[in-house]
Amino acid sequence: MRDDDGPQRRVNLRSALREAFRHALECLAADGVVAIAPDEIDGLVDQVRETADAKFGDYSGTMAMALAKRAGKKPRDVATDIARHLAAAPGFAELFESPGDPVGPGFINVRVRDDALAAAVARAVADDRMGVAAVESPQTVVVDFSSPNVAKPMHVGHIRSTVIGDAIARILRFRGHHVITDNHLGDWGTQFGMILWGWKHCRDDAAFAADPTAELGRLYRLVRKVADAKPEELASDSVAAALAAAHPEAGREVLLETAKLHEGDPENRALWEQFMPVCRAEIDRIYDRLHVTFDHWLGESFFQPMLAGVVEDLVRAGLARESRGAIGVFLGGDDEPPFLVRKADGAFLYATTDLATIRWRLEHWKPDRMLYVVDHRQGQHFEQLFETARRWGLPGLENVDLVHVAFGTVLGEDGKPFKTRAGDTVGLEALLDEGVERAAAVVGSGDEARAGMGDDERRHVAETVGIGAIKYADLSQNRTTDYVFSFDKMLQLTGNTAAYMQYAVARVEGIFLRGGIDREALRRGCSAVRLSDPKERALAIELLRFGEALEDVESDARPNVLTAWLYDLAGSYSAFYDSLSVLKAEGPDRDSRLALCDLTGRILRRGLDLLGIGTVEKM
RNA sequence: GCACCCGUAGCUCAAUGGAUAGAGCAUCGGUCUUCGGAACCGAGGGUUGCAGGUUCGAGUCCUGCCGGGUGUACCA
Repeated sequence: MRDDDGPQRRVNLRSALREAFRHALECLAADGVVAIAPDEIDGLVDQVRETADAKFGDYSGTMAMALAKRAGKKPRDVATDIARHLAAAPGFAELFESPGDPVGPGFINVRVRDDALAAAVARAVADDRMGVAAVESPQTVVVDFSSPNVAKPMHVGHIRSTVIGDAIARILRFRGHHVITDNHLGDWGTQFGMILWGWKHCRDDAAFAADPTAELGRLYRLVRKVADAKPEELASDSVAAALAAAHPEAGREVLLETAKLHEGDPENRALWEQFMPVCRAEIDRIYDRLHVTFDHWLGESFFQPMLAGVVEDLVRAGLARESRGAIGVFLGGDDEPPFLVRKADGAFLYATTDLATIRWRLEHWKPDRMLYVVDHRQGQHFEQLFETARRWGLPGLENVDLVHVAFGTVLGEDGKPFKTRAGDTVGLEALLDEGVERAAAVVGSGDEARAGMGDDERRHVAETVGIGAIKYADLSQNRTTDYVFSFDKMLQLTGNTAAYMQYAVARVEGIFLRGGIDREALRRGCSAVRLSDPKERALAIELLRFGEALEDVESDARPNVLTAWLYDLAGSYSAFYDSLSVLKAEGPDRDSRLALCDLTGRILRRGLDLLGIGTVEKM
């Protein structure tokens, strides 16, 4: 259905200004003032940004300084030329004040007209998208994230991929893209060989009957130690040591079990069929708790029937060849490690599966972009994967963006990879439990605002705050760096934390509850807002930048851009709310300010929702 | 050895090649007879690891060092 006035209703101020600058630059080029190639314009126009300081206005353009040299003119003169054309650009005068003289070396500063700002905010208040325009050219984007090995318990290492991937998928979807999320489960690899070997050599039937998940987890951990046979590990585990002594070939036998599974051995296949639902139930419980869902669960096993064909194809194309019994793609010289697609024992590798996956997705989903949200330690794998896929020449792939969205390691407060005191990796579920438990202690320490809370509500709040804290701490960090995990820091009630943001939402909601305000009626009746105070204006323009923040998240796949913006918004709101009365105000001021509160609350709530973080009405 | 990532306030971290490098915590001070004080405002605190280079402009790009992390043939 056509949205009659959509484009007019939802204005992205920065985009509008960039278009005006585009017009100005084209005029400049047409006038022969400076030569600008058509493909340069995008880059120059991107130099329109939010100002560093409100005293310079709302937006600034800096391209005059870059263009001055080749124009053979002073930067300020070029800036003056641009500003002149800017003022005459279609649609400019309706939204922006006439630009003044260039400042400093040649900054063109632009201020949004107060009446345009007030009108845009009023429209956003009445809009279920809160004024955020959808992208003009929606893409099909595959987001590949989480992808745990189902045979092992999920641990702290899975949190970042899951949380970051989910947030990116939600944000792209809200932006208007066609997003396909796929949990590429590790359900076919060596870890199953370990469980199979363990099942055959040291299972505990009673334990499996009582708690199948726990027993499979035990087998995995035990057999991994036996197969690795590291003396320092065996020294602290007498059970594993005894098994290792009795089965010196365990490592090789595990690989054999894996190979048998891959070859279709009936016994191993039947066991795999038996184990899979158990493994799925385990991870589903965690996804439920994190409120993370996927459109597809196409694990490694799904692609297994295609793997032999992939290898044949690569060999026939002359890309892959035999080496030391294995088959690999040699991308660089012979001294560079090849991209192995088949092991000497005949088994396939995750490289093979990933190639098959790319081909399958290309055929069935026809994506414009594929994002792999995976640990930075796999950077080389993805470099080789993308390069091999390109050389493979799959039809349509040349127009697909393949992106490894890498992230750093989770560290403990000692700066080393996050482990328990005993040195084991931390289970994800135990981590969530501890977060919720600590959140409960914080929530339970309060006073009259929570007096009426029952046990159920209190538990719900603790769950929301605890899980939110863990997610937000992760998302608010630049994803490329390693990140130090600290419950104390993430549960602080001040600063850029989930609890602070959730509290900000609760405060806004509190106004409407306390004032008995009908928010729906407020939105319908909001024809204009008044921005007489600088703090009202500052809040208003911040609110209109929601779409810009989301746009910036997408361009670099960086959710921390959104958390930072939300935190700034909460700050603008606090300053506004602290110095101006709302419920106690009268007449149009009251309605206008209530409208600002309503929009702030909804944007904060939606922003957190796009990060996969819940909110509560009271806390 | 080679490749990639990272070195920013005491601590944890931000900062698309743009204006005076910003937050939070911690420290110190201030506001307000609380529309939810879990608030607001302010101060001190920096040679952005070091040295060069490119640029009108460098925390950001390039080169070389120093320090840390990760990866580097049949795990994923």
